[in-house]
Amino acid sequence: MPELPEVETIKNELVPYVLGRRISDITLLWDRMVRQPSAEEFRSQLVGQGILELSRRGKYMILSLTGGEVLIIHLKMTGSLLVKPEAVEPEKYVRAIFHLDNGDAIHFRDPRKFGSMWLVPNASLVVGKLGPEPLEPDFTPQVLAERLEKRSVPIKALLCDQSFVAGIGNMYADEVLYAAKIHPLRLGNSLSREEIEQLHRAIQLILRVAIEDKGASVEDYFRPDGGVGKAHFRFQVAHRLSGELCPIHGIPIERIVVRGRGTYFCPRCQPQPV
DNA sequence: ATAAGGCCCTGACCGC
DNA sequence: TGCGGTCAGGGCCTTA
Repeated sequence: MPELPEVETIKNELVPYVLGRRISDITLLWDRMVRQPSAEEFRSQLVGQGILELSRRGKYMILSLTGGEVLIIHLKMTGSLLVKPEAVEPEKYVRAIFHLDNGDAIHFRDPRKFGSMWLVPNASLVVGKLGPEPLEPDFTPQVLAERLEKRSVPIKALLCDQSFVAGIGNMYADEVLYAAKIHPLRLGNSLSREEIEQLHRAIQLILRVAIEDKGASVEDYFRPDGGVGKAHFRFQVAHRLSGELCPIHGIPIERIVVRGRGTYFCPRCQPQPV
């Protein structure tokens, strides 16, 4: 499912196809993806606009338009944006099509229909409450320490909380905690300075390597050209079937539920909180 | 500030 | 073969 490394990859790979292009038409096959404004207004306001810039904030993709507005897309769990020639018929799970002025089309494929789109005057209306970008220079161990200080919430839940830090979801949270050797149920305010530094290093390392690997192709993640990523081949705990072994200790990876989300960890590498 | 539950969705999976 | 039930999960919302 698209988390920060997948959205970053999609954004980077979409740039050559869409930058400077104009949206000549839009086909909405599932109106409810449009959160704001109405599907009708979304379509009429978007058609004719040029695409000036692509950026990412957390798991959101932001397209700056010539009219001054921004198109914001969230792929949620199963969304992908696929570049197709105009003549290609949409396959079963395509929910929206952005027709471009050069004969290409962007197909928004989303089997589970969880994806969302907004057309707003200002990106902050949608992404304003997000926490820091974990790969930006201003996300320092000190910043992480300050944000953890007053939080008596399991660290796994904090990592997945987009207002705590942006872009990390269930699978990268598990990988990060495994790499940092921190148990998912440890409370935010219980981490030592050393553990916070380990955690900070792990967040940046896991995300950076996953971006180099073009994301993790589990579930329905595809790159704009239909290709896959290979980040999941490095996964140690995330998306492991029960019974798989920790590569360090050779003992089974355990699964617990934290805040309603499946959580995988090694009980030896990541010792139980007292 | 925190916790728990529901909602949106569909494919995969399970037991019968 | 097919049916019904359950689960997964990001973000957001409501209720405690």
